[in-house]
Amino acid sequence: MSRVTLKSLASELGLAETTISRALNNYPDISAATRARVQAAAEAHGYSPNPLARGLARGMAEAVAYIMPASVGGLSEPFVAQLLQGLGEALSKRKWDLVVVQTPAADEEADVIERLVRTGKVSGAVLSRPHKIDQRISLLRDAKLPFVVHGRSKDCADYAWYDVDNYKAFIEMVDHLVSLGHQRIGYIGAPSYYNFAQQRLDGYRQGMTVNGLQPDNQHIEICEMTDTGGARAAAVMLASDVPPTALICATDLQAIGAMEAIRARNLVPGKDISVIGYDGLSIGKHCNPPLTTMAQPLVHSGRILGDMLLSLIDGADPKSLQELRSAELVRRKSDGP
Amino acid sequence: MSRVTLKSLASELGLAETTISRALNNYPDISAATRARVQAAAEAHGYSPNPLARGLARGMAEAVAYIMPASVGGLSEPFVAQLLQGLGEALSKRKWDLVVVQTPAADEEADVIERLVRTGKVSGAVLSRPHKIDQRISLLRDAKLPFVVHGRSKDCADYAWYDVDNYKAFIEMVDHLVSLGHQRIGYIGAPSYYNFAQQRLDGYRQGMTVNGLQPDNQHIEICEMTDTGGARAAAVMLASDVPPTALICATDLQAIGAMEAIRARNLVPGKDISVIGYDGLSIGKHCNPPLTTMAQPLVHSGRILGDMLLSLIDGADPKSLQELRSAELVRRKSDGP
DNA sequence: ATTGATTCCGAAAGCGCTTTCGGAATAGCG
DNA sequence: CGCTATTCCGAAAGCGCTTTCGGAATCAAT
Repeated sequence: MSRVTLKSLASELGLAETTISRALNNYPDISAATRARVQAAAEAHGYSPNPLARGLARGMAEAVAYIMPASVGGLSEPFVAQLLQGLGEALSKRKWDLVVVQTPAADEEADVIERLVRTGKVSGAVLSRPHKIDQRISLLRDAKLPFVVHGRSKDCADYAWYDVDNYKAFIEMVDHLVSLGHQRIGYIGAPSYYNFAQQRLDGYRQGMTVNGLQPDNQHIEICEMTDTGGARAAAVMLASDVPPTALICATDLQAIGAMEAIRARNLVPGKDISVIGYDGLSIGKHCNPPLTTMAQPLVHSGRILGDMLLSLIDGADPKSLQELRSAELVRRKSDGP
Repeated sequence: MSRVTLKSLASELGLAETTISRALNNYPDISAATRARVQAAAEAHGYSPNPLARGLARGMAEAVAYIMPASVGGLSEPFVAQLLQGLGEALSKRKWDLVVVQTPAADEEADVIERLVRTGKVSGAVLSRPHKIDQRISLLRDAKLPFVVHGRSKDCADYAWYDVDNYKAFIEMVDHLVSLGHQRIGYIGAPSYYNFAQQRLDGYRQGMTVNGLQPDNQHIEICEMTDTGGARAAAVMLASDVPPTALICATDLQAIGAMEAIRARNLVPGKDISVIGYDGLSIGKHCNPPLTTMAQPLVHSGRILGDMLLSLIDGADPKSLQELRSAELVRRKSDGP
C-alpha cells in the first residue's frame, strides 16, 4: 500500500496530474463533472497532499510556530499546555500544524528565531511573555514573518497582539481590597524587564492613589515569579515596621509562596492577611486557603491567538488585530476584611 | 535580501549546486579544500537548507510529532509542558522539529493519526497516556511509523516505550504506609481503561497482601483523575463503617481532592489520615499539608523519549528501546503514623 | 460554414534539495 | 611514456505538488 499521490490518482482516472490538483483546489477552470469525479476518487483513496511538496511549491508551509517561553528557573510554565490546546484548535480548522520551538538560553534566542524564519518552515509564529523591549519581536518584525504576541512589549503599536488589561486588573484588585477595608496593601511584583510586570506595578500604584492611599516603597517587593520568590518577598514585608494587611501578587505562584510565608509566621492567610494572586491557575483552588485570583481564560486565548495569526497570514493588517481583554476576579478564600 | 539557497551559493563559488550539497553533507567524494571553502561560504551567508525541500527529496521530514493526550474533562494535563521541554532538548541536538498534534474527540483520533502518517510530515511520534488496548498504537504500528510510548499498553512487547514501574511504586507506597503503622489503607484509582491504572491497582493489591493485609473492596474507589473525582471518592470511603487511616491515590490531583474531602470532615490530612499521591507535581508542595507523592522526572523523561525516537528512526530495534524507571518517594507532610 | 469567444484540460516549468551516475582530470604503476 | 586506478566534480533525474500558459474542443453568433 504505497502512498497515494497526485500521479496515482491521475493515472487511475485517466487525467493529468495537474487537472487533479486544480480540481481539488477548486480552480474555476475544471468542469463540475470531473471535479466531482476527482473529489470522489480522492476521498475514496484517502488522498491528502504531501505538505512538504505543497509547501515547497507554494513557497510557504502550512504550519506556525509557538515559541515557548524560556523556562524560568527550570520551572516550566503551567499555562503552556492550555495555550497550546487553544492554538491547536484554531489551527486544526485549516489543518495547519503547530510546531513548538524552544529558545534554550537567552543568547541562543536570536539564532533559533533566525533559523526559524530563514528555513521558512512556518508561515507564522506565536510568542509568549514578551519583555519590555523584546529582541525576538524585533527579529520577527525584521524578518517580516507574520506573528502575534501573547501579551505586549513596550512598542506594541505595529504588530498583532492579544493581552489582558494588566493595568486595569491591578487597579481592580486594589479597589477590591480597599472595599474590604484594607489600607496597607503590599505588592509583590515580577522582574521589571517583563512588560506585564511594569503594567501590573503601575496598575497597583494607580489603584492606591485613586483610593487615596500612599504606595509605600517599603511595601513593594520585586522577586522571581516563583513560589520561593514570593515567600521571600512576603517574609521581608511582614518583618517591616508596619506590615501590610493585604498582599497583591503579580503571579499566582508568588501568591502561593506568600501564603506560605504568612503561615510560617503563624498567621492565617485570608484572615489575618489577605492575599490575591494573578493568573487564575487551577492550582490555586487547592491551596490553603484557596487562592483568590484574577483569572484569564487560557484555552480561549490560544484560540484567539491562532485565529489572529491565520488572518494575519491571510493579509490582514496587524494593527487591526489587537485585542485587550479583562481579567476576572475569582474570589476564593484568601481575601477578607 | 532574498533567501540564500544552494543555487546562490553555487553561482557565487563557481561550483555546481550538487557539489555544494554533497560538500555540506560530508560526502567523501569532495576534496577537503573545496569542502572547507563551501562550508565557510555557507556559514558566512547563514545558509541552512530548506527543510521542506530536503524532506521532499529525502522522502522524510526532520520532525516528529507529539500526540497530546486528549484533555480529560477539559483540564489540560499539567505534565505536558515539562515533557515537551525534554523532548525539545533531545530533538534540538539534530535540529529536528517538534509538532504537537491534538486528538480532539475519541472518534476523530483515528483520522488525525491516519492523516499524520499519510502525509508523512513527521518521521516519528511520541504518545502519552496509553490505554490498555490503544487504538492509536495499532494505527502507528500498522503504518510502520516509528514511535515511542510514554507508558505502556497491555501488549508492549514489540514497540519502544519508556515507563515508570507503577506496580513497584505502589507496592512501595503500601510498604511505606505500613511502616508508619497503618493497617486500613484505602485506594483511589483511575479509570481502568488506562493501563497504568491497572498496574497501580495491582501494585496496591500486591503491596497489601505481602504485608499480610486484606485489600477491602470497600476501600477501593475508582474515579476520574481530577481533584473533584478524588474528593468524591474519598468522601465515600470516609463515610464507610471502618474508614481507612491512610489513602493511596493514583494521581496527585486525586490526592489533592482527597485531602479536601478529609478537611471537609474536620480531619487533618497527614495527621488523622495519611494521603499519598502519585506524579510528583510541583503543585503538591503548596497544598495543605504539602503532599507526599511518588515523583517521576518529567523533563528527563521527555529527553529519553526523544533520544529513543531518534535512534529508532535510525533503525534501532524497538525491542531494545524499552526502559523502566523507578519512581521516587518524595516525603512531604501528608503522611504520618 | 466561418469566425470569435468560451470552456476545459494537458504540457511544461519550477519550488530547493538529494543522489546516482558518468566523465574529466589527476595520480600511480610498470 | 602509455595504461589503469583514483580522486573529484557536474549533469541529470526525481521527490510531489502548484501554477502559468497554450491549445483543443465546444459553443454561440454571424
